[in-house]
Formats: sequence, C-alpha cells, structure tokens
Amino acid sequence: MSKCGRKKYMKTNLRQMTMETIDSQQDGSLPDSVAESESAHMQMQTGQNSIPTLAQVSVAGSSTGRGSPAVTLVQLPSGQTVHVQGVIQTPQPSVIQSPQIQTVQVATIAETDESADSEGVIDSHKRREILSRRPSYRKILNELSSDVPGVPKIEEEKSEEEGSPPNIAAMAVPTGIYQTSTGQYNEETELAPSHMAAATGDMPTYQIRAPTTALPQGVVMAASPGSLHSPQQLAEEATRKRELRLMKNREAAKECRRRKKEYVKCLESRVAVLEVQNKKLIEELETLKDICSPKTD
DNA sequence: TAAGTAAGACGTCAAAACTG
DNA sequence: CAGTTTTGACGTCTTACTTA
Repeated sequence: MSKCGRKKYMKTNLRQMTMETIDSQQDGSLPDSVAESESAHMQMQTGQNSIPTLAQVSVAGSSTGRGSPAVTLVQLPSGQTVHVQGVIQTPQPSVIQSPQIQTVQVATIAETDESADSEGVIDSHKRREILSRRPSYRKILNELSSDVPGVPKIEEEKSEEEGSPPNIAAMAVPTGIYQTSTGQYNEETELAPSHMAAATGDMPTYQIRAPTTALPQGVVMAASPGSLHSPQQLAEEATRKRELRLMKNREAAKECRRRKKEYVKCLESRVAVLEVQNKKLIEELETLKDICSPKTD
C-alpha cells in the first residue's frame, strides 16, 4: 500500500453536520442547514469539506473504500432517501497529486449554485476556519449530556481498565512478532490477543505467524537511549519507538471506534426521543385547534 | 457450490485537536 | 510550541448472505 500519497482525503466532517442537523430538527423535516447545502451542492472537497447530510450514507456498490459507484443513496435524518448521481471518486492515494474538488448533485434538487465551483478562490485559511474539525466525540457527547438530561456520558476510562496502568507501553512486554492482516509485522505482546478480544467483544481475527526476516529479532530488547552508540543501535531504537507508537495508535483507534459507536447510538436514541416528542406536540396542537376553533354546524 | 456482494472490524497513516 | 491524543480515510480481511 502506498503511504506517501495519502494527504488528500475526502473528509466527511460527520460530527459537525450531525450535531447541527439533530439540533435543528424538530419536526422530522429536512433541516434548513441541510436543505440549503444540498440545494447548493453536495460538495466533497478533499482535505477539508463537509457533507451536509446526516450519518448514514449507504452506497449502492462496492463498500471497500475504493470510491463510490455511480449512484449513492444518502439517507437523511427524516428517513428520506435521496439518490446522489455521479461518482464520488476516491482516487488511489498514490495517484493524487493535488487537492481536488469533487461535487455530486442531489437528484431531487435541480437548483445548483455556481459559487460552489469557486472553491479554488477560497484561500486555505478561510476554509480552515469554516471547516475546522470539531472536538472529540467524548467532548461533544459530554457537552450534550450536560445540556440534555438522560444522555449518557462517555466514560473517561472503561471500568475494567481501572486499576491498570493506562500506559500501554508499561504493560506490554513484547515477546515476538506477529503479522497483521495487512502483511505488516508487529511485536506480539502477551496481552495482545485477550486485550484485543476484550476491547472489541469479538474474537481476534489476526493470526499469529512465524516471524520472518521483516524485523530484526533484537528489536524488543533495544537498549535505553542513553547507552546508544552505533548506528545499528540507533536504528533499533527508532524501530522500537515506531512499534511502540503503532501499538499505542492501534489501541487508540479501537477506543476511538468504540466512542464513535457510542456517540452514534446516543444520537440515534436522541432522534427517537425527539420524534416521539414531536409526535406528541403535533397531537397536542391538533387537540388545541379542535378546542379553539368553533364548529360551524 | 463457487462466485459475488455487503457489512463490519482492524491496522496504519496523516493531520487536526489537545495539553502541559 | 513540542509532544500526545484523537479521528478521518484507506486498504485489507473475515463472515454472512445471495445468486447463478
């Protein structure tokens, strides 16, 4: 896999739009912010962008991340589904050389906005201000929970992790090398399989394989930085640091996904609550109308 | 039953956000 | 402001399901 060309992404800024959408949606209809954005364009700008739709984008085609097919179904918060025509291209990372703007039109809305194509004029600083990433899921959800009673907070630490040192480096003693699904080799730790299963609730899907020549055997026994002399030792230390970083990031990614799931669940439950609330209010309104309006016959 | 597809999970990289 | 944490995106794998 080519790693060097990954700088251009189609970031969805999901959280930003989700919060905005949920907050403004009271009657089950399409929020103004979403409607406006859609009428302009669904603009997917690599690097910094926003897709003005809520959470669920189901793709009628390959789901393996290599770009979307010609027709994409976008499910809106109201449950309405719109067909997005045009290919949402996700070019091969190694092919991308410059920032690209990719736009797709929502089929249900004919009107377009000429200004959507003028993104080249917008300087990066301005875009950065407008489209800057929001704080973490944990932060958003905790803010949400302080505003709305009943919304659970995301715990700082999982209960089963209490009492154990949070630092992965401290608890993991590398004892070998295992190969990941992507064919890369990592240091195997004694805790790795059980920890992985505990974090995801699933059985680990990675097989421990016999080490090959990909990594030097002495990696895990690298000396402390102070005693490094030879270039080989320096290289070993660098490798060790890298493995450590990868291991920490691996765990961080798992945790991040867990938080994201929790966050999405929370939003879904909030939508359900608001829908019920909305229904009740409509019924109440109808009742009051009946009471207030005198019957003619 | 083999081939194709969808969904979910994972590891990794890179960049934004956060922190001391 | 450097180091750390968080998260979007990509590529890959596995599993369940569908279809020819």
